[in-house]
Amino acid sequence: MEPTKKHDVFQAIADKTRRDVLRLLAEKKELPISAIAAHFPISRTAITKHLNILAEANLVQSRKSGREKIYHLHPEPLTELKQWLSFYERFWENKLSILKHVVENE
Amino acid sequence: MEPTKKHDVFQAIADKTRRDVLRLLAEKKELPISAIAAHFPISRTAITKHLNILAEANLVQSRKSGREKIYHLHPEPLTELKQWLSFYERFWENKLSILKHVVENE
DNA sequence: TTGACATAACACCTAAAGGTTTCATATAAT
DNA sequence: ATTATATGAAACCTTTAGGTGTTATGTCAA
Repeated sequence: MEPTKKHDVFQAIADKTRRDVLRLLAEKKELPISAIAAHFPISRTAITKHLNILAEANLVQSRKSGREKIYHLHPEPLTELKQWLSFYERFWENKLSILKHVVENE
Repeated sequence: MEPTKKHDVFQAIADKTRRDVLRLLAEKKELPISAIAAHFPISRTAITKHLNILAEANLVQSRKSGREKIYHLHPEPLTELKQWLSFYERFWENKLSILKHVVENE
C-alpha cells in the first residue's frame, strides 16, 4: 500500500522557518544543508528535519555532491495552493479579479 | 502586552478539516456550530476548537442569534496567502504568468 | 415552569511538532 | 594516516494539536 505522504503542501508552509527556508532557496538557487542552517538560530539537525518535511511535500529537491547534500527549490507543488486559493478569490472584492478571470479563461 | 495571535492564516489552513469548514461556509453562506458539526465525523467540541482557530486567523466571523452562534466566511486574510504565493509564481513556468504580471502592474 | 436544545467551559488523553544533544559514518584536505 | 568537515541517525524533552467526554449555563418552546 502507498505510504501516503505524511506532509502535504499546506502543512509544509504552515511553519515560518520552513517558509524562510523556501525564500532563501529561491534567492540563492542552491545551498548545502550547513549553509542553510547558518541562516537560522536553530540547530542544523532541526533544519534537516524541516528540509525533510519540505522534501516530502516536494517543495525542495536535493542532489549529493561529495559529502554535501545540496538543496534547491521545487516550486511546482505550490500550484495546488494556487488552485485552492482561486476558489476563494471570487469571495473577496478585488477590482482586478474580474479582469484576471478573463485572462485566465482565455 | 498584545496577546500576539497564536494562529495565523498559514496554520489555520494547514488542517484538512478546517479547509473543509471554510469550503462549507463558502457554500452555505452562514451556519450555526451544530449545523457545521453535522457535516463532520468528529465531535461538536472539536469543531468548536477548529472554529476558534479559524476565527483567530480572522478567516471566519460569528454573530449570536438567540442560543445559536452563527458563523460565516471572512476570506480577506487569504490575500496574505495570495501575496506570499505571488512571489513564487515567477519561479515556475506558466505561460500566463507574464500576461498576469502585466495586468496586475497596470 | 419544565424540559429540550445550543453552546461554553473543563479536565483529560495521545500523538505529533519542533527542538535539543550525542554519537557514528563518509568524504576531503593536510 | 590523520584530522577536519558534512551529514545521518538515535534518544530524548516539552509543548501543542487534535481529539474525547462531562458538566454548567443560557434560551426557546410547550
